[in-house]
Amino acid sequence: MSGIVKTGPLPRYYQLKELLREKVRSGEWMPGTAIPSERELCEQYGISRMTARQSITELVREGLLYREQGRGTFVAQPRIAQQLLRLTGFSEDMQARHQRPGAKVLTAEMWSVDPRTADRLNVKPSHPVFRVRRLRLADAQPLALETAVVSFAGCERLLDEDLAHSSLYQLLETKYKLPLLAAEQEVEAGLTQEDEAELLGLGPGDPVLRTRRVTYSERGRPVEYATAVYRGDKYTFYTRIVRDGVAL
Amino acid sequence: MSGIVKTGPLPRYYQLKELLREKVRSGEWMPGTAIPSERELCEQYGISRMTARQSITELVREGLLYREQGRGTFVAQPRIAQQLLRLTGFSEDMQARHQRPGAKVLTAEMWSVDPRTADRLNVKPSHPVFRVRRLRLADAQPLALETAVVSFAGCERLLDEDLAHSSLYQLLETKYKLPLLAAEQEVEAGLTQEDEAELLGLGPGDPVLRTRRVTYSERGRPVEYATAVYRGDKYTFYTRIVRDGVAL
DNA sequence: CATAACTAGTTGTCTAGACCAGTTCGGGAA
DNA sequence: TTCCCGAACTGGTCTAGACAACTAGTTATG
Repeated sequence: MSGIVKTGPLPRYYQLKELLREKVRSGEWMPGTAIPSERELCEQYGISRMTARQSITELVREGLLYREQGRGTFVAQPRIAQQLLRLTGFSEDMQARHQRPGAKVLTAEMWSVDPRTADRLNVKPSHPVFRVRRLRLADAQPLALETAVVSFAGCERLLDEDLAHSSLYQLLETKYKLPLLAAEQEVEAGLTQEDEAELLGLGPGDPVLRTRRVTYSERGRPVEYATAVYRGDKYTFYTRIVRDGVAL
Repeated sequence: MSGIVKTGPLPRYYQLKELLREKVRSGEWMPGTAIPSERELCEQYGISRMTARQSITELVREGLLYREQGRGTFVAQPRIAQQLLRLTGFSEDMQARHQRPGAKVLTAEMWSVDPRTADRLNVKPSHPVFRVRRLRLADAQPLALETAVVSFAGCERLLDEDLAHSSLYQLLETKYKLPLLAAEQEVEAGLTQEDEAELLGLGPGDPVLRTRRVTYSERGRPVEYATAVYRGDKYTFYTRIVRDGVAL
């Protein structure tokens, strides 16, 4: 019997949230079926209703559950796997696609930001930042060409990291204590440029997906600006959009 | 003096949320500056703190504000305009881009769904659904080729609508009382196919952005499956990703 | 002077209720 | 039988507090 502990570092709403998530993930609660009512969950786990509601509300926003006033809360039937919709870097994205991520570091250096990147990262022009350019592999095959620019106090320490075998996102979150909370991303279609084509194993005129992403940490601070060129024939971008800011 | 009314159809947290949104939009509160503390907002508007928190929490999720424990709540500096990140149809998207939306209806009919679409819309194969194929215009120039399949009880009434001048999304929400709450979207890069090229004013081998979207209404019910082909040289897709489901 | 302790203010979590609004279903009335 | 109404449920909103965790500034102490 897994329960909720009232002491310890993890808040109760978070414990319940993960507990509910597991019930859905494991298949114990099938899509379309109702989960216990909020009042039942309160009683079962010994927490107050507002706390239980917080857990459910977050899972509804994630698309795992949906609510119907007067009827109950139900397990959703998402068409796209949850893992593909999370905020992750390349490595975690590949794992969600059941492919083996890899990287070949082309350059890694401290770099004076150009005006455009400076604007994205909210730093002064010519400010020194870390920049790494990598050929990204999926199951050892070239998939994308990625340039990541990272800016935070002490980012020069990234020069010593092994970025051929490490996930930049994981490094930033664990070793550098920079939780990555949100990102804004742009996606376009284009054709290969000459230099890209060769590295990606494509010919001239082949289609590519170009992405630009600003990733934010605490204090609303942008810490990474990443641009990438994906092989058009081997990559699909997935996203989930939730309605907000509209009248009832 | 705009205040909050305790009676009426709009909940208090929603009134405060829109009130705060307006303070930011109007520039009264500039990016990076602190907004009044939660307790100040409670007192000022005569509501309880949990209610004020709900307003702020939703705006934080939207990316308009960010919080720092022990310091306060601050106005964010998003790099992508809010309007471009909302869940909208083509018409509203074009307006957010300051372009004039238009449409030329190619076909509009009741249609027996194919297996793939049936799966996306969660209906039985060969179920009759409404399908409209439109050439979408931006400032009177071809921008995208869009096929929307809509499924709900009474969707055949859409045959009588003027979809050359109406927004399908707006029709569904207002006239048919189907709030569109969330969507899952796929985006890929590709090249024009012969039939597409001519309609879009492109040549063979030009890059296009292909999108597929399932839009959900209440009860977790998919109501629309839309596929679109955008001119690669004239369209950028924007999205915002929020981290969720990770430990503190 | 440097440091530690204190204080006041902030957000984060949580409680134990309350009432409203919508759904479902059964029992009684027409 | 059919229909309506009410009871019993559901989620939606809201309150008036409480304590914890964290930040920033001030004060007291070594």
